Amino acid sequence: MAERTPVPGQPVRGSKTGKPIMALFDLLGRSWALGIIWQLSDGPLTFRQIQTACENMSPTILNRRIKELTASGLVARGDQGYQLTTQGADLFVLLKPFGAWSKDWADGLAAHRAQEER
Amino acid sequence: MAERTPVPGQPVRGSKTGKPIMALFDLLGRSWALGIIWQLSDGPLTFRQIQTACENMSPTILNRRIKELTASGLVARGDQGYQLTTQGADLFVLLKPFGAWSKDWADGLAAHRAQEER
DNA sequence: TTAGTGTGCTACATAAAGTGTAGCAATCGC
DNA sequence: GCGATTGCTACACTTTATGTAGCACACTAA
Repeated sequence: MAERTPVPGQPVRGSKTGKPIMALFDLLGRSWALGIIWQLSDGPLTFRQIQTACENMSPTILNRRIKELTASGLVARGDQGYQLTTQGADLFVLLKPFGAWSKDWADGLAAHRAQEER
Repeated sequence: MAERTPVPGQPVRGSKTGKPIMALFDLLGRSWALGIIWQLSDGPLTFRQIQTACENMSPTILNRRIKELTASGLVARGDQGYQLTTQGADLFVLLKPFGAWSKDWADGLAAHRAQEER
């Protein structure tokens, strides 16, 4: 299956339905996509800054993600580098709580693991 | 790089930081992970029901995702099949708004596209 | 008891996606 | 002009996902 930017209303990565939520999950479910959005929430970053912020992800894939996220209207290129669009920022609002949740999750898993070791 | 369930507090998929949010993004950023959680929010589903609900995703990868999500404490196996744990349900609460957002996003993209065609 | 169903898988060959290093052309400040 | 930085692209390689087939087990009705 050829890679393609997921577009709601059209079949996606093997999907025949093209349900918006599935198109979104396909887009966000690609490596670093969520990470890129997360990093850009603090303000514009250059190509290489994103790369550095995302554990030196490969430029190949960063380039691809940028194109996809741009085509999807979540990211745009500005003077200071790449930045979230209004829509991208909207999405980040939904994404933000994941930060706190992930910490609780981490704590919970650590506790669970500690208990198992007894 | 060998596949491994992302665990917060430990390096993840090439990451050296192990920040919880990045571990979470790694876990959710694998194919169908978000879709599986989404589908399970309506109640328990059997292995094959999940497969069907997720556009007949390959059993190979469904099995892997289930193991990962189980190890991460988001999914558990019950009498009626696989289901979200309390934590998984908590996560879904955060995920739920993405449904409405994705529809707006789809509409926006469609409008944008219609405009470009003039 | 046997034939049919559905279940949760696993095997395996193939295709797609991601990695990591190298490096190039363009732009910037000097 | 010179070096530094930028946004990339090429390419060989590894990892991840797909899709089909099928197996072992449990249940059910004949």
